[in-house]
Amino acid sequence: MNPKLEDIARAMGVSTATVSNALSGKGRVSEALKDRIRQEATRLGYVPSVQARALRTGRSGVIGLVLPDIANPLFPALAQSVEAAAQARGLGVLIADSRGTREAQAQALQRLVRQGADGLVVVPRRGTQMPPLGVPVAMIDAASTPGNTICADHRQGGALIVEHLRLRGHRKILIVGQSSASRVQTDRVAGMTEALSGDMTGRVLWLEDAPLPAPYDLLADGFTALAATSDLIALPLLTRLQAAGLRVPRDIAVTGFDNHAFSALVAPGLTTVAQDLPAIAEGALESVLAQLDAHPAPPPRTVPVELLVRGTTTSTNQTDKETCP
Amino acid sequence: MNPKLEDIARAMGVSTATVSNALSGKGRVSEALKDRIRQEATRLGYVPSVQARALRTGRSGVIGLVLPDIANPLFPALAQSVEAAAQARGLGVLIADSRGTREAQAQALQRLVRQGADGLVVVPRRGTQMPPLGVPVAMIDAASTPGNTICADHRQGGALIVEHLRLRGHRKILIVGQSSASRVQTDRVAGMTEALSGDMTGRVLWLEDAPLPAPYDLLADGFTALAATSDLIALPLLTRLQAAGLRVPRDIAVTGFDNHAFSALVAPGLTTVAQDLPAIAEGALESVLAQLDAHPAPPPRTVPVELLVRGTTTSTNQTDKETCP
DNA sequence: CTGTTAGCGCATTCAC
DNA sequence: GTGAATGCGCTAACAG
Repeated sequence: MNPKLEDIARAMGVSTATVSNALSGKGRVSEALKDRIRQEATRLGYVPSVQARALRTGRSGVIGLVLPDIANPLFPALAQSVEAAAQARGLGVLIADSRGTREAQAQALQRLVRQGADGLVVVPRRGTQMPPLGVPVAMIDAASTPGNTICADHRQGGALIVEHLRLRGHRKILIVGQSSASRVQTDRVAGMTEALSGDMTGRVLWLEDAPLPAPYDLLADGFTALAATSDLIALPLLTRLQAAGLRVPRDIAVTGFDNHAFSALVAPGLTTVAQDLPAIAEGALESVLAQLDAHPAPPPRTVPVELLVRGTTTSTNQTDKETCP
Repeated sequence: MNPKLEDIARAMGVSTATVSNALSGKGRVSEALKDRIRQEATRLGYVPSVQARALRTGRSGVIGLVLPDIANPLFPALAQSVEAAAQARGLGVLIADSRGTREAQAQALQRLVRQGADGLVVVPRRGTQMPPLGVPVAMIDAASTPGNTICADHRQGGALIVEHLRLRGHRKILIVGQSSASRVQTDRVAGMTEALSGDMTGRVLWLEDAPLPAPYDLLADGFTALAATSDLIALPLLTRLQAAGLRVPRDIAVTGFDNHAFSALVAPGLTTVAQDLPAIAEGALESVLAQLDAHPAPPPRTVPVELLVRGTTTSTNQTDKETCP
């Protein structure tokens, strides 16, 4: 059995309360004694019992993280950032997968609070109405989502993409999204269309409504660039164009969104927009912690994004020369 | 405040112990009373305090999951399976990222046990020596890894790939791995080389040692197929070949490993080997739970894999016709 | 069959 | 500054 407060108290001839105070720095204990107690504690290899502490304080030191759709590599990446932020504060992260449906998500939320999470960070499914859970919650979605706590500046990202394409000489671009029911995607598309300058035209295509035209039809229609709302969409586009014998970006340029791990690996590298995941994770956690301390939740925030220019929009066909991968 | 055992005990004029027994089904309580107590419990919306239960029983109902390298989509996918398996047993999953180094991994392990994990599921970094942690551990790596608990049959996967390529008429293949220090990769490569029939030749290339030859040199050397030890390697190969103007699989075939989410999305679809992640997760969890019940750990196990044949090895160039994605 | 009792390990009153 | 006492909510012994 691990040593407990009582063991180290007895070993030093003081009371458990004093040891507790000394280790936590809370109560008033003389500096000298404090030091000696701390030494003895580390000497014995004392490790506080989180369970006892949780029972006593009502805080488990664990926050719950609810993610949708593990197939999108963005979410694991975000999870990593949340875990890092939590771990820097000595907190643990309980994960749950909102497998498929909003009901499953609701159950996942409940489960995490029942399992003792002090607060929740949620990447909500579309159309989520947050039920009252009794613990602080931070939502990471899109600026236009009601109740959103923090998110990347998806509009700005869209604008950066279009601006970049304009500078590269593109005047007619096809904006390709998956679903217009996604706030994130519509925000990105809005950013793109708003940024179209007078001499540019853009058409928006939602893949859930209509398939992508055949590669050569795109060229015939005068499109010189495909701007996808996600790398996960851009990758099939890119490979499909290449499989059809087109050269990217010589024949047509492609851009994505989110800078997934594979985006730097493909040839040519995918031009994309990177979210500042660490900042978003920090912000979400801060919001939860603030609410835990009975502070008001900080106002919703939007985090700047960064354009990453790679081969799918820059013409040098270096792809044949570079070593791989 | 939530109702506690005492509240429902008082409401029914019985003792807390009886309520506890009734709800857990442990002690001997008359069926009639049991039912009435359960009804009252749900009526009051009783939710047991995991913290109190954990303090009392020494079990937190949480297992820790340690993953390396979030950039590899396999690990999030595995995490999802572990979470599903845990959730089916009413357990929670605390995650930790063994960020980069083995020391970080060691700290992550410690942190999880300090945070109260009852047991650990670990996907170890290369060369990991498991320190004694005081809780049951299951390791998911490769059959050849000492101390491994359960894993996919990587050798079989390699064999399936080579056999498939042979049936498709390939006789000279280049096997491409990242690092020969990875047990998983060496097991896969071993499976491949062992499966080479008499009239086949295979060369092994580790990308950490030497770069991939230029695409046209591969053809000149007579290679008709590239067999990668991971989809994450196959994807750059595929796109690089395509960017160089080669047709896959007409000019050269490509295979991967692990069936990452993007592998079905690229064009042509990537032929690959899928691990049975749910089975692996179940097995790992079972091992931990068995050890928790003081049963001996079940013997190491290997889980069959499945070959997924897609466009990168099947010649019809349907990729121009199919809708996308 | 059911109730009483006694902690699990800690943090917090309140006396001294 | 320090210590003794109390209870967080639950379950495992044992006593009835």
